[in-house]
Amino acid sequence: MKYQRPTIPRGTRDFGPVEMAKRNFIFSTIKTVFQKFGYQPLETPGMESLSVLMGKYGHEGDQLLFKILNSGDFLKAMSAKDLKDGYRQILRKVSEKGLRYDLTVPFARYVAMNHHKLVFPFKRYQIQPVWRADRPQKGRYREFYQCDADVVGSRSMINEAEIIWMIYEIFSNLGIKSYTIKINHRKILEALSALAGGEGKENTFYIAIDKLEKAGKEKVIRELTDAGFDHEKIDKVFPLLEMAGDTREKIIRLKKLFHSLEAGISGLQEIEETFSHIQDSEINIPNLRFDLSLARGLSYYTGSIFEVTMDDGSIGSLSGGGRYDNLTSLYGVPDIPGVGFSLGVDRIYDVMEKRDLFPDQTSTFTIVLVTTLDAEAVPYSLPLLAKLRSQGISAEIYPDVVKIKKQLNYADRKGIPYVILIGSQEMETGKLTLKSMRTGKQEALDIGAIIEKIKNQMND
RNA sequence: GUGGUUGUAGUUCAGUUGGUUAGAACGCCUGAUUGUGGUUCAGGAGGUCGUGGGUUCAAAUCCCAUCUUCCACCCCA
Repeated sequence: MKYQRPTIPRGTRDFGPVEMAKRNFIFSTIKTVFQKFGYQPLETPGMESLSVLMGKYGHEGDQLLFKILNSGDFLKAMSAKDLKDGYRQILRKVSEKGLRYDLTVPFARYVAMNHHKLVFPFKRYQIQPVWRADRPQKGRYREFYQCDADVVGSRSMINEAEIIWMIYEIFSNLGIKSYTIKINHRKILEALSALAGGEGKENTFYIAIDKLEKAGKEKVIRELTDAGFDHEKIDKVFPLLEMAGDTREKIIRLKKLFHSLEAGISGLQEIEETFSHIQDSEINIPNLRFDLSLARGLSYYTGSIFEVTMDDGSIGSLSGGGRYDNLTSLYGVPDIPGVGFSLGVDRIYDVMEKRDLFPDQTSTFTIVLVTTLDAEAVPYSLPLLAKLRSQGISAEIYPDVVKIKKQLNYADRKGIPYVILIGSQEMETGKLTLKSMRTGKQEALDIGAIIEKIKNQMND
């Protein structure tokens, strides 16, 4: 018989019980912090209309969108002429939906559709998978989870400060160390771009200097001069990007430089405000850095931008975000500014796994396995199961009548701490054999005493 | 999307210049112990050599395509 070897698409993964226990630890840690800061949950569909998604992530982003073929005869609107006009023309006729690329754009769509009934400032968190038609690598998947928290309807830098605060708290609670939270501002970069002679080419500037750390100075300068930036002016701007010193020194120096550049000044003011709110909060965030070379490629950011990276550079960014003032206006609802950030669970998982940061935990919830020595023991055992469960004790019975050896082996491998043995002796006396799988010790107790004993253990 | 790389039992890997029945370790199953797991001992099962085509008397081995893995670019969580 010929069969098909099962596979899953490249860049996707299954998560078994052991992995799920660890992933759930990350999810619940993040969720707890989001809720502590007053964010409310939201879920949106995995697929969106392509009209909602296209054009929000820049040219590169459109290519990385997974498109869904129309149902039924998807070719019916096509003509021979369309074929000649190229794939972009064809795409519009055969596909109207796509898988979401991130959680921010669907959120903006949701806000635009529901702004009349939302309470502003609206703070939402969202934990769902996103899809990108990228080439997979380590820490880079085609389906992965993002955990986003965003506020819309507020221009206050309190929001920026709270985002940094949440990032700090989440990473602390996960036990991750030696990472850096970088912050910068698109308006500062806009001013720097102007100083480099690139008015109207800000996006090129952002994308180019975002590579500074990885690709090096020469390549970035070449990319900029190729794009029409002035070589001499670039030489003046570059030392600024690499400027040393603490936040205050950087701000003072830039303020002098920006004296006539309005955008730059207002960007600096917002950075200053953000830092001062953090200071007033009296929390100490040692790994926060004002980094002028942070740019981020996504085209919708207009204000502050953040990113979290590991100091050893072992993996891309773990988190990223920023302020976007015009996203909902693309859907016809102007004047709803927003700011938010996204955590990459899959990369966080990889970092924690590599550094062995997961707390000890079993993927098994079962506390007691009821084993039966023969068929007669089965009907005797079922009411005992009910009693255990009614007391909140997770219990299961081995469903088949097989050798006790096999049943104990099952408990051992699944990491179940207690086993109750039921045989003719137990049924006669009502004293059940309770065995601890850890110590191997066993004792004869009635069901009431067993429940009490296990409950005491659970409370410890 | 561009360039490179990887694929052999469940897992990690051997497999000579193309040459008989493709091996090991661990894991798995069975038994030693018919009411006792994790140790030990004995035995056993398990392979479309990623897939499809080609060259050859003969292919895990050579060639082509494709899928997958990882890496670089691009971009990003």
